[in-house]
Amino acid sequence: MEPTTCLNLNLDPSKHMDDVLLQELRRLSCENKRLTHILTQLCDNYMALQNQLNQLINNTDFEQDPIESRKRKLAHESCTIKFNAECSSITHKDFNSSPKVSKVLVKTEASNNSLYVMDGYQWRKYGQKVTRDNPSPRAYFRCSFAPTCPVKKKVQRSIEDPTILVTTYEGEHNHGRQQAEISLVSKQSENETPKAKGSSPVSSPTTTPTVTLDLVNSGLVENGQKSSIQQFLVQQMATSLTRDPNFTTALATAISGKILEAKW
DNA sequence: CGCTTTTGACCAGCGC
DNA sequence: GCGCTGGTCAAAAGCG
Repeated sequence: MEPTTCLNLNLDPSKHMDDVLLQELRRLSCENKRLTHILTQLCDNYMALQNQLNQLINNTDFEQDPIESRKRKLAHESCTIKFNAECSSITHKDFNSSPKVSKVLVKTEASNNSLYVMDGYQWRKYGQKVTRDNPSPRAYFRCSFAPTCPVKKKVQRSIEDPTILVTTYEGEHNHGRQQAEISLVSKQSENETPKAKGSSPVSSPTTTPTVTLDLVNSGLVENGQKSSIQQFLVQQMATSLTRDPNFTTALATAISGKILEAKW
């Protein structure tokens, strides 16, 4: 029986597939351009707001304690510089900055006040400190394979948004991951820290990963960390797509179409 | 008992 | 030289 849904029966199947792939490529390219444009606009808007805030702070500084205002101004300026660097790394994909230090922002649930970030590697905490510019403590971690593996990381909540964990990685892993599953943030609270003795930082399989956005090194990070993040992003994309009913429907249609096509 | 986390002490770098 | 700050050490405590 002649299928009515297929219009290109007489065409070379491989050529047809090439056309489809080309169209898809063009569509994705357009989508990419659109998203880049949106991101640029967001950065511009942020900068405009930042300038307004600058003006407000400058105006109020005259009425305040000069030392305190200077401190705030310095902190504010460093924040601005940091964000600018982040924006530029997003929009310009600067892969050349600081080869071994990378920064990853991890969004957590508001109720989750843990400083444990699940990134597929095993870490050992060796210190915690409250820093001057941020009331939330900063946790210091070393790779469990130290001293063989020299990688360290610092985790601290963002001062602007406490639901965001700022993770700074130093160095590169010289070994593979310990866990195949990458989950982002443990569900443990600050008080219920990971269990000792061979405890793995991996959260339970039922744990739903919190959406994570790496705003910093879109370049993103170097080597080991870069591949970690890339792997994670791929997983995130896969998860998002599989949760999308439209995508699953389209996928089912495409697969069934291919099966029928193979039968003919 | 062995491994990990916690946390106060210590150290080094920096600015004044 | 002194004080501040960030980073690290190491003893104590917790846990299985």
